[in-house]
Amino acid sequence: MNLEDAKIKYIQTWGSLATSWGINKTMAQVHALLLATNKALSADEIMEALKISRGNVNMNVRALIDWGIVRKEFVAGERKEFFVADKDIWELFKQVTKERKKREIEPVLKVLEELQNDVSEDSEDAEVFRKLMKDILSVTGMFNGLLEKAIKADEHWLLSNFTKLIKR
Amino acid sequence: MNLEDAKIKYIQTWGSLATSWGINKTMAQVHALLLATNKALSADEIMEALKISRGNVNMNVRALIDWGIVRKEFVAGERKEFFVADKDIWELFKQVTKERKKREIEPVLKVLEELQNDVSEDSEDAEVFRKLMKDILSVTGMFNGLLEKAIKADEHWLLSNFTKLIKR
DNA sequence: TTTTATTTTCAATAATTTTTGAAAGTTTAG
DNA sequence: CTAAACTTTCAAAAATTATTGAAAATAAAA
Repeated sequence: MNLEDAKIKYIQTWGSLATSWGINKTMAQVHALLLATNKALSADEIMEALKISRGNVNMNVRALIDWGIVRKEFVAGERKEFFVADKDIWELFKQVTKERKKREIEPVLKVLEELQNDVSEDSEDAEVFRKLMKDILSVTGMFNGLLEKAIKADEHWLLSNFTKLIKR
Repeated sequence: MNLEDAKIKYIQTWGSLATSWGINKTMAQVHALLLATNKALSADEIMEALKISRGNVNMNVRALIDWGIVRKEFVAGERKEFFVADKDIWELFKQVTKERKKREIEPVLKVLEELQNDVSEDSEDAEVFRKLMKDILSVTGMFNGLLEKAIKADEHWLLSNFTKLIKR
């Protein structure tokens, strides 16, 4: 298979995985495109490559920058902005994990903890409820812990398998 | 806070977490409701509790049964079907993880592997691409491995923290 | 300053996903 | 068998989410 087709297939595949995990398809595709490209791309180039509008590119690139996984790069003599995604996927994984943990999981844990404490009723039903909260907190907490461990493992651990970032 | 309000808040919270992870809100809420209820519920009771239509209940309960995390239960002398979610959240976590792994992650890994092998071109770009595939496979594979480990840890490990399933 | 290039915003539109509700199907009871 | 109780299906409607595109804002060049 030639490189161009492979890139397209990879971008599609990645986009559809993203979709089923609640991540905007375009966002995943922009990111995939940047990862697969050995130079910084302008908004126009992204529009062209993915056949999407300027507004869409702008919004999604900005979101990726917010996530901290894409950055602007200035190109000498060019007025336009260019964008890069660093190719160390491990970093990306860490970033995304941290962000989602903070934004989505932790607030939920907080609510569940409050609920556990706030229900002081003495019925069997209330007991069941408190136990449920406790169990959910256990599992979610364990999951959170797993992620944290993975995040901290850095440099060591499975990292040895990684192809190091190609500096540009 | 009284139990009813707490249940409602919990069901809402859980539903919104589900939404941001690409899981249907109603599905998560039906499941949350069943978990928080100390008896099997009929379709009518679910409709009433969540204020949703019969069709919606039917579809989502069926989906939950497909996931293997809700089951039908027969009640003596009743013609209706009743539904229960087992309260061992650990089991649930394992089931959901296994299912999503199988349905969503593994096919993607397969595509990426193929792409890695199929691109035989010799340019620097192709090299970058192959490295990217390798890295993505590493991370995804590691993640998969983590989940697998967690799934297998069963009985031992963090499980000791769990409130055991209340048999009904 | 004015002009030109570029980015950002956001209301309108399109696409997708979810939900409804009534009709069709099924099962059980009489 | 027929009627009643209940479940399933699915086309249409509603809700949500993503995308466009053109106008407004910003920044750089002339």
